[in-house]
Amino acid sequence: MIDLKLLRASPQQVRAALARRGDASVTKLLDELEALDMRRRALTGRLDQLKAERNEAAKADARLMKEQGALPVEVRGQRQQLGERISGLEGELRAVEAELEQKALFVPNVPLPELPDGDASHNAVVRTWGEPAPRGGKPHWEITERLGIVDFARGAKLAGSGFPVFVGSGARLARALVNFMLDLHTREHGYVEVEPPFVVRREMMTGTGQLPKFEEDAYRTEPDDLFLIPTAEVPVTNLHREEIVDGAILPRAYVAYTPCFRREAGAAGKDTRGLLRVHQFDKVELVRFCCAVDSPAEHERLTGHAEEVLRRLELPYRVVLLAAGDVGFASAKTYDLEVWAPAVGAWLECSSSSTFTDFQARRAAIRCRPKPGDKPELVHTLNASGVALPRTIAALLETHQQPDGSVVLPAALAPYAGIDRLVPPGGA
RNA sequence: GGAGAGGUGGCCGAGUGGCUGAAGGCGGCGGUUUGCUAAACCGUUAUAGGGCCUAAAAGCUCUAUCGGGGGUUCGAAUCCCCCCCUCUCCGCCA
Repeated sequence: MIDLKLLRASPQQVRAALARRGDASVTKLLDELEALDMRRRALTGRLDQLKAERNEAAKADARLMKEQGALPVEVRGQRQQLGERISGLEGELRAVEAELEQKALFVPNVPLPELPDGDASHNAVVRTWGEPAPRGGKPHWEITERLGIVDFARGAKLAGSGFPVFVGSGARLARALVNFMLDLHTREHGYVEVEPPFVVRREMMTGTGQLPKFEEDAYRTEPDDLFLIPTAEVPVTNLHREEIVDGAILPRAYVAYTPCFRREAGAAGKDTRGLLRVHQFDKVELVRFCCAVDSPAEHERLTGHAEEVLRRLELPYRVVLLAAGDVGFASAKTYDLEVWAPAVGAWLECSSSSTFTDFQARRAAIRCRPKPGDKPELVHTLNASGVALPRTIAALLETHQQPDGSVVLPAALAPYAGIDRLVPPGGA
């Protein structure tokens, strides 16, 4: 959420920074916010005066009551009038505040200065790891079919397209990947593992920024108004909502495995072959909380933790810094991790590593007290997939496929899978 | 799902219409005492939004906040309504 004080103090800087997102409607929104903010302050000023009057009067009246047992009629009348003026103004103020709050929720985060200008075509490759295999080989949807490890047709029967069923060693592969990643992050990177609810209340989705703007992208349950989580980011970031956490526990790092549910409204038919875009997928998510000053370093550290997964899986990847016009609504800076899929012939986004600065913290009221006695300040939140399964599996199958139709599992994964090679039924 | 009991500051806990932002305790912070530690004693200790002041902070001041939101009243932590949550018992159930 936008910091209204900052907008008030330096409106031009805020406008310029947000303009880099290339969304003209944001500027208009800021105009409206500024006007509402002015009205709000005028109203609270007058209202506070009247309330001060009322409080004084109440004290005096209490004394009168004690002495005389009743309030003179004309005094009662005056007080009543005062009360009516107050509740009238309160109604006005409530309306202004509601509108202000509602509008503020639609303002995206301010991109950090180091992001490249422009749209997605200006995204910058920061580094590449490994030797991307030459294009070619069988695409993963053929490999999964030959190996009999993913059943797209029956998944579609159950829930519609985009709900693959992992079968046999496919299911085992998914489980192995999850366990491998959780162990890596808890044992070597210092994360605390959590298993959160897979559904959350509306406020949580608002806290991390999925709502109100992107409601159509989420699955929602009807009688309870609960949302199926699109990412573990939502429950895990909200773990500390409305808390003032002790600065001594920061930075705090959590890792969670969850399934993720996304309607992908508007994305139908685009890059949806095989495992490239699905409605339900498994993901191990990394979430970090830290003090404001530490977030740049924390972001690099976090990104490194996600990268380590791909290195151990021996999958060439690149790190892409998103341009100001392509960065997500809540994010101030994002690195995408893209893994190379030689048969698809594309770099597949399998992790998005972002710093949200205080954007989510303000929405979810997550603060910290750096040292005892300090004033509370908003924390910074960060998260990265570490990593999402389907596209990683696609890259893994395409990268490690063998001429005989089998797929060799990387050494780091084999112990988790209990096998070192996926073999078609009837042998390779 | 049914019945009941509750939700007060970092924590515990008092408070059932009036000077209560809230007794008391614990914890935290500062100090006195002390060879060191402990103990004792004194002081201090919420959050948010305005205004004044300031280069900024500090400071001063007003307002709001006793789960959340409405309402009654001259005046609400206290009374009424709605919602959320927790606990106990019953029912159902992996």
